[in-house]
Amino acid sequence: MDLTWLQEFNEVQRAAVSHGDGPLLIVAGAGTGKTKTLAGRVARLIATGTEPGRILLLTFTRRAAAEMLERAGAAIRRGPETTGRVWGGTFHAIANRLLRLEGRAAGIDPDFTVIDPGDAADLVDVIRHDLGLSARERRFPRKATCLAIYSHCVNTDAPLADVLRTTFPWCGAWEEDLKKLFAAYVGRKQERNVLDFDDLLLYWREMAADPGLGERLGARFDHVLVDEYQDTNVVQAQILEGMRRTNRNLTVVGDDAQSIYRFRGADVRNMLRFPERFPGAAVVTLERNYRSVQPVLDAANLVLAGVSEGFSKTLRAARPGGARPDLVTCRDEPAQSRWVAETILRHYEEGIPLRRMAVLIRAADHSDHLEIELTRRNLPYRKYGGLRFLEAAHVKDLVALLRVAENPRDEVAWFRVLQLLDGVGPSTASAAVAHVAAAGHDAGALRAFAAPPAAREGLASLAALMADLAALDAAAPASHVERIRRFYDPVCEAHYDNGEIRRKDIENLERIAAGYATRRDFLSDLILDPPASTGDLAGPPAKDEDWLVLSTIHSAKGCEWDVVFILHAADGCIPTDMSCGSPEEIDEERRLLYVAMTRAKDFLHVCWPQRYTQRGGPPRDWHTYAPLSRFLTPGVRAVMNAVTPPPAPGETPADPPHAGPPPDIRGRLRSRWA
DNA sequence: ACAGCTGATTTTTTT
DNA sequence: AATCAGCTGT
Repeated sequence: MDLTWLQEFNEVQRAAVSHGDGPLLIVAGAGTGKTKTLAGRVARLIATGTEPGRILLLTFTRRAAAEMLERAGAAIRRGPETTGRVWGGTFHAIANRLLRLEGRAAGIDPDFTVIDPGDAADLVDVIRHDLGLSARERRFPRKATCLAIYSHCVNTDAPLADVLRTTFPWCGAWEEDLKKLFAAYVGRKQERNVLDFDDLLLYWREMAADPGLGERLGARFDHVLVDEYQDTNVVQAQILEGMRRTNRNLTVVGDDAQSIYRFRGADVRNMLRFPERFPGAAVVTLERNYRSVQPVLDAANLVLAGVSEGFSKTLRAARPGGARPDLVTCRDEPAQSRWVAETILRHYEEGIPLRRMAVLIRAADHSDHLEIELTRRNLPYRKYGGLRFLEAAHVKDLVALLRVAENPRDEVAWFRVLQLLDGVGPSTASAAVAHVAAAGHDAGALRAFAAPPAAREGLASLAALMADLAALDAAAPASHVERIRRFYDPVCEAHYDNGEIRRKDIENLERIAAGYATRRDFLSDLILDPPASTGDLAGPPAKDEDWLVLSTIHSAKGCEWDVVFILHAADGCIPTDMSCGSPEEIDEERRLLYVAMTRAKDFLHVCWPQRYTQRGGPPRDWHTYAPLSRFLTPGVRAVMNAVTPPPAPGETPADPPHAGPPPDIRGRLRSRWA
């Protein structure tokens, strides 16, 4: 058998790639060729006779799965002819497939619908109303917060009281009501045969935990491989244990130093304790960094030096030379935006395309000011993370309209759609939903609904829309969207202020729909794999198109760029004020900065505005001063270049330095007590 | 009884 | 900017 392609790996990587049967933990530092190694292992398993269809590859995002399989694909093609395809995807996507195939054995109707967090929050809201959980002396948590609490409980397997105390202390007073709410929520989902994202994992876990069913599920696969293992939660670990109760072939890859999803229930201890949970596990540590120059790694290593727990490893750069990272002290946010834009242009003129540069931020709105500056200078960019396309109200409206057409039993969608109409509020909507349900979920029954006079006109136009959509039936999805737009454009105009931007989004949605054969495919893809950036909406880019990436640090995981800017490295942003409650939270913020820094290959610029104009709330004309991030200690700064941008033209220049020797003020203060 | 408006209140990060 | 509760006009 030809295994010469193994030469492309270094010795340690090759050990991981050629590891035989049994548990394997790959501790892979940032930039050490983790993806390549995992893809190589998949390729090698196939080359040595494992059927692709009996390999399960679990990743953190769909994008990661696709990239991994593409890379493995190159190697697979060099191997023998194979049949079947590797099972690749996120835990959630795989759960979706497995539950549809095997769920019946566990009493799960395989025709379930998956609802996204937005729908789930709406369902929670309906139940909250039904239970009358609102009018009290204090305000009840908002629907999204309720869902977040629920999600945290199930993902950490922790009692509600603990979660409230540690993570949502401001909701502590509502424990009893929340308990009732969650009980009703679970019941309602089961009645409707609807699964939320968490259910996908929970049902899978319960099946895997059952000796018989778990055995059966596990027997589908000869090898299970898991990427980003440091960001898995208890439920996911239990799933893996259940799936590997007899066959112990499990490979996990991760970097405890890059664990940044604790807030979502991820638990690094999964990784730290892997050797205990799977006795006899081989451990391989990748430390040779092929991404960054050593000066960048030096600074990153020093930032990380402050965390307590973890596998010890020291990143060593494979590439020689390199520039020290910059620590850029800006007087305020406009100065930061200006310096970043100018520096981007400088790198661009040196020959680095925009797409090889990225600006990383802690929270999505940290780039607001920069975005204005970039637009002003005509610098194209795409933004990843933050407000998702599907979360925008108008997009949800349109999706709800499509869903109602697709599945008239979808009551959450009906409820949303009906309330778009003039004269229809929660109670008329409820009545109409009940009416449609009583008529056997026939959308046509809307015409016969005895609506209050104020709502007649709206209901008639909705009924007309539904009839037209039913007539279109199997026509291209884009034509459905087009018909819906005729109904929705005026509604949108009336409901929201900035109709212009929203209409553009809807137009883009129609363009995306054009790529699908059926309405069903379009909808399910939209929910399982929504457009990641606002730019993705514009369709496939032209070949010569070039743009800069703006991304939250979380969304930047696994990526790399030649030039990386980190914005707002001020205490209060990194770490954010909201995560300073416990040492664990602060550790996670530290790792977040570490992740951001290690994305850089050649140039790293860490920026920090000293002065902030107050934002949020009523516009006021004052500002506050923020200190530098506590993670950028004097030790870290010692390996960075201090940069102070000159004032912009027209701005008051800094005062000229004082001439002559400084007076010994410190001495005088000391002598007071001498 | 209900819809729709007004004014106060928000905690980030995401599969 | 969006959400929520309470108020007001129909």
